[in-house]
Amino acid sequence: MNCADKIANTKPLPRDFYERNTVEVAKDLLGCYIVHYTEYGIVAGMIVETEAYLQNDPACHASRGMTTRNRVMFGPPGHAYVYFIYGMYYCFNAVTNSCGIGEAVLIRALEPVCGISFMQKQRNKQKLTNLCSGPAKLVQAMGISKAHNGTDLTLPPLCIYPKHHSVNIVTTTRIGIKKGAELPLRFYIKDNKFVSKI
DNA sequence: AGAGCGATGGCCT
DNA sequence: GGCCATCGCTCTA
Repeated sequence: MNCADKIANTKPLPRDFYERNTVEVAKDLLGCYIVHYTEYGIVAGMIVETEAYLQNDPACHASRGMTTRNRVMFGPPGHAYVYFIYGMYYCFNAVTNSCGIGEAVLIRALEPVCGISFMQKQRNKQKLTNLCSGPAKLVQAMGISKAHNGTDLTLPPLCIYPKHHSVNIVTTTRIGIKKGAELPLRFYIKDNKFVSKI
């Protein structure tokens, strides 16, 4: 697909898309497009894997109340929550549910769609399935940084566009956590080769 | 293909 | 001081 043309025909997902049950948003984001308008040009990927983090969920950063780190999760829905992890990586979330409720959807993998040479340069990797197949990988590939923490996902330069096709969803437990590990809160597109892990 | 592990720093107890 | 929503390298098969 000529991604720039396709994306230009749609508007970003509106605020009320995000202001809903977080599990529903996590599932509905599969197949949607994250778009970053950079100096280089449009960089975009289709969301193929997500995880829901709920306020009453021990794995959720917001489960023990608001801190300077997680305050964006409690703010208005439809904003980016970007956090620093393991001393060298960032992960990207979309804030969901109403103001005052600390919930979000972690984006775990994308299928590269637009700006692939930019992604390859960012990642210093060539193989398409190794550009966005993990939460920290896709942040690096898309040129997302901590400066995007708290930005509005309904407006450029970083926003999410609706899906073009319906998708088949597989539900599993989440990856890389100890607390809340048994909860079925990970979702991915069935048979998509760009997911981080089956 | 899969297990083990080091890198690296902010946050929380 | 220990934990952590990760990644990539190395070692073993």
